[in-house]
Amino acid sequence: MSSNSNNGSMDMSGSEEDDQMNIMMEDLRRGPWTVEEDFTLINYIAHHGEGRWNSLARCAGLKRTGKSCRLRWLNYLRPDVRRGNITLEEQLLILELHSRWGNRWSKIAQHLPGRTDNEIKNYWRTRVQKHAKQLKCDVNSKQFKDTMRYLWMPRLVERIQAAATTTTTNTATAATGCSSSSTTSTTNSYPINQTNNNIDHNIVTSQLLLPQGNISTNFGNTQITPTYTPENSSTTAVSPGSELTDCYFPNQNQSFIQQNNPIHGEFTDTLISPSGYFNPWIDYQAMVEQNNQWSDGGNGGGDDFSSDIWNAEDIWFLKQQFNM
DNA sequence: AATTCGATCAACCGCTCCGAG
DNA sequence: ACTCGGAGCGGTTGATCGAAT
Repeated sequence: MSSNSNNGSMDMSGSEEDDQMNIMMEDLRRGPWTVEEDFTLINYIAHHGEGRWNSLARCAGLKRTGKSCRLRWLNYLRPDVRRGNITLEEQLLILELHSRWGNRWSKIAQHLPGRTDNEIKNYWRTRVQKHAKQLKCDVNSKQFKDTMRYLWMPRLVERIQAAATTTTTNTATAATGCSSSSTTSTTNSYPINQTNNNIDHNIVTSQLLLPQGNISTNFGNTQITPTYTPENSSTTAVSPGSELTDCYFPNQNQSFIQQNNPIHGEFTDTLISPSGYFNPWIDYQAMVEQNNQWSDGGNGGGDDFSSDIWNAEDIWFLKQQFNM
């Protein structure tokens, strides 16, 4: 695959010009950026500013395409780029915004200050899409979206609230009953900043989960940003064993079902789909079906993911809550 | 200890949009 | 109205690293 295959329409006639172009193409560097290149780019932008990336690349003496320079700057070198863990609040926001806008990563990224579209896209693909795949349903299917909106998101809110009320370090796990055994993090099990968390969790809950889904831009711009500190932006990424895996219906955590059931729950409104298409019975059937598949499937009793979520106890709770 | 496997993320690619000429 | 180049976006790839075997 040619690195410049999109130049097919370029009208370059004559072997001399072709040779010149070939030389230019050969000169272009690709792959990971070196420290020197980073320094050159930072230095140049500091003096001349952003924009006109192609000429910038040339003038700076970088043997890179303008595109490559732009990407490196926006996704990595930009001083306000925020690296490290994606917090629970950010995850919640991503889920909410994606449910509204779909794969409009840059638009979603605008509501997560310091986060890049690339980072959000990667998060979505590695975490969310992975689970859709494991659930054997399309990530764009109603079923999956409903699961996200009416199960995962309330669950995230619960965890955010739990984290907010738990001021001692590293106790979110105990508070929510979620296992952190699968986490690979060497620091806290949860990326949320527990000691310096000034997010208004009531705002998060009430604004994000209203059926109308009115999201305050303040949430994105103001509520999240101040929570960022170097401490919570450690090198560890989002724990793979968190958020979307072991906490849909965590074992021992009956309160989740109770809180979220359409009759008793505080998320009553959120569980009744605005469009009315969220049918607990249908989902229950799907869950049972999936559970059966996983239990006796070719994976030798189901994978970790499925067994975490839909064990017999969970099914029983669902049955109870939905009067089946 | 060596190998395999899966997760993550930086970087690239192709496409579309938009504004200038 | 049309062309062209720059910019941006979403999808995809591949290198790397840690966990599991």
